[in-house]
Amino acid sequence: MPEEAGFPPAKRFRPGAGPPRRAGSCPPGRRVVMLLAAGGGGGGGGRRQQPPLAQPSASPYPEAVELQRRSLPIFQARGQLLAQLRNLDSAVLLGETGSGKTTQIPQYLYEGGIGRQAIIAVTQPRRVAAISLATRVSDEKRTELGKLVGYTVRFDDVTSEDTKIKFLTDGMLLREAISDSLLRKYSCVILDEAHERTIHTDVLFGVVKAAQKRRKELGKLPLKVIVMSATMDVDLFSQYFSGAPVLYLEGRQHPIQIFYTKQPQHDYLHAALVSVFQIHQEAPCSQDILVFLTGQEEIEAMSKTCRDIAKHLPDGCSSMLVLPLYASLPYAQQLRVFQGAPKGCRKVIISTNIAETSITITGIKYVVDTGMVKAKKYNPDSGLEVLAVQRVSKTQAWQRTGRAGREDSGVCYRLYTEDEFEKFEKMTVPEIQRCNLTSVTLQLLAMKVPDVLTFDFMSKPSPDHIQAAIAQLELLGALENKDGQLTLTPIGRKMAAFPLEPKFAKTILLSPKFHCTEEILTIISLLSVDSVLYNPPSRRDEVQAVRKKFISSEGDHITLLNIYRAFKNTGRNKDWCKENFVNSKNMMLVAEVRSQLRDICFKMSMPIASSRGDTESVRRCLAHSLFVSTAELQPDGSYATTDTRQPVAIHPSSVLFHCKPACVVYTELLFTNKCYMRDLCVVDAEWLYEAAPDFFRRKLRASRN
DNA sequence: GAGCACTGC
Repeated sequence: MPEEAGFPPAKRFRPGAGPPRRAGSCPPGRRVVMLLAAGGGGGGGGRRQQPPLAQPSASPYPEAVELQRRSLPIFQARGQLLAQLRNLDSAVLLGETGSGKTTQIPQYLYEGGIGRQAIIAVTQPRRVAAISLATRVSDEKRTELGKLVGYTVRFDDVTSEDTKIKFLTDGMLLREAISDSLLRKYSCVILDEAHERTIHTDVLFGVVKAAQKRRKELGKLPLKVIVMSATMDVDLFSQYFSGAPVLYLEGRQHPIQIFYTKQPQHDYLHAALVSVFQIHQEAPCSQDILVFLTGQEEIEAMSKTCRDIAKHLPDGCSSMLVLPLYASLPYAQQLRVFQGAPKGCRKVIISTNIAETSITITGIKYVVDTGMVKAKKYNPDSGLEVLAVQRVSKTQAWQRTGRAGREDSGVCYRLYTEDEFEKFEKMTVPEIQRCNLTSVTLQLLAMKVPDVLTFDFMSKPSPDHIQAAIAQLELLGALENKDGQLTLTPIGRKMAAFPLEPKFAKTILLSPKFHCTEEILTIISLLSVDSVLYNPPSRRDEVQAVRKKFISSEGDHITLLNIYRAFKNTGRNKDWCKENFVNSKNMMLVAEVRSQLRDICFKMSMPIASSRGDTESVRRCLAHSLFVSTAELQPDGSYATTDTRQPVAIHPSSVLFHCKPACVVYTELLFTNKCYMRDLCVVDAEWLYEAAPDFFRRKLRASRN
């Protein structure tokens, strides 16, 4: 990169109006049923309404903890909040980051005697959040974690009979709903971070609404539902819960100055580079920069360019510590973003949207937002998932901007014009409308939802979309049609018990027939976590040499099986992982997943046999369960799927990349520049006909017509 | 011929 690129022309930005309608000011005209003034000098009246528990004289806590709780903006509104929440079945709570809503509301409810008859559940989209929030709240209550306050996430249940406030992942509550769709354990469910609209939260909206209604009809303990959101788009939540009131809480966000570009930027990477060095030249070096890009490759390239330019800066310029950040980066390298830069050195973090929600870095003064994101879209017609670089939504842009104002006032450079911004989508399309619904549909059927096609989703997926999922489940033998009513077959019910994609659950359930359950458990565990293979681009030759000894000409599944075996035989050694370019953290997770899946098999009294060295039975088992995902070699040397004749290619990460097997099953199709098959296994076409004669006969006829 | 945003059970 030429040096002149580092020194930008004079200001190319123009100031924006600032965050006009952030959750920082309640916009006029919004239907906020009740306004809770909090923080500042707002809340004089609230104090008289406080129940005695919150008064210092009655407080069992040391003064410091109590003072800290009292200093939160939300505290002033405590009395009003409790008075409201006591009488409401459902409420929507709009609270900015830093308002303290997530840690305080569950405590207020408990202290106020609301929901004490049973457990108060607080859901989170992420495990770490559930764990750290539970830890903090149990500290504030001066109780041992797992007693009054606990958490439940996959692999980790820190609760007891005494637990009254329980933090859990939204996926975990959804799983609980399969065995008890009325959520009888709970008196109150708080759905936090609802604005993120994860697929699990979206399904939970429907589940809690139905449970609330049904419990009322049955005259059981009422279920209180509180939806918490950090963005202004709460009308939808309110409407969905029959016009539930919106309670508004002010937070503690610092002002952020926003600059837009004057002209649209055709090369956002170059624009980002220029902005970084413009800031670097002008701002004190103690102020760190966070840049949002779209993916690993882009981030690594940009990091290198920044380092190269920073090396050749003129005297007097401070130095620069450039840190990439993305999910597949090894954990130790991710941690570096939390360490302070050496004196006289500026930290520049170049990140994917992982820094938007999942990872919060302190000390960020400047945010550079390219306005781009890599995200998945789903096409129900073709069943294809497309991973594409696209524009962010307005809410996403505000989320990024907010990362600049966490401790102090900040600045956000938006690498697009204000007009462009106005044309961004208002909200990110909820995940439930963007991904394959096979798992969700299976779960809803396991909860005995009367009709999945008319299930009360807050944002309905298209009927085609649900129909595609039903068709997939039918092929897997999970469904039967009883008098026009869809119900699960015994196999389907068993599939729902596994925390896996239905087709993977089916693979496990079929494995006893092929006497290879041990091997299949390993393979499915490996497929259901992030790749255990670490491929640093700079050491490609080394990686290839080391990996050679594991590679099987039978494909990726058998290769992965070989790697896991070697890992196990060395006693799960971390040094072995390092030498063999294996991600040890993911490998440990594989072992954990495997033992969970094995436990579920035990509970079903499944025989667990090993095929020992026989890999053919393993591949037969894969062929029998993954037959819908098959591709065949065409006369011209390309591949096409058996199902829809979609042209596909072998992904470069596959061990079969340079091979041309006649027939393969794959575990995933991904559309980037091309349509790629990932994780391939060489199979015999005959096995497939054996597995699903009807399916392939139909396909054959279809291709002849 | 050549590549993978982020979660979660």
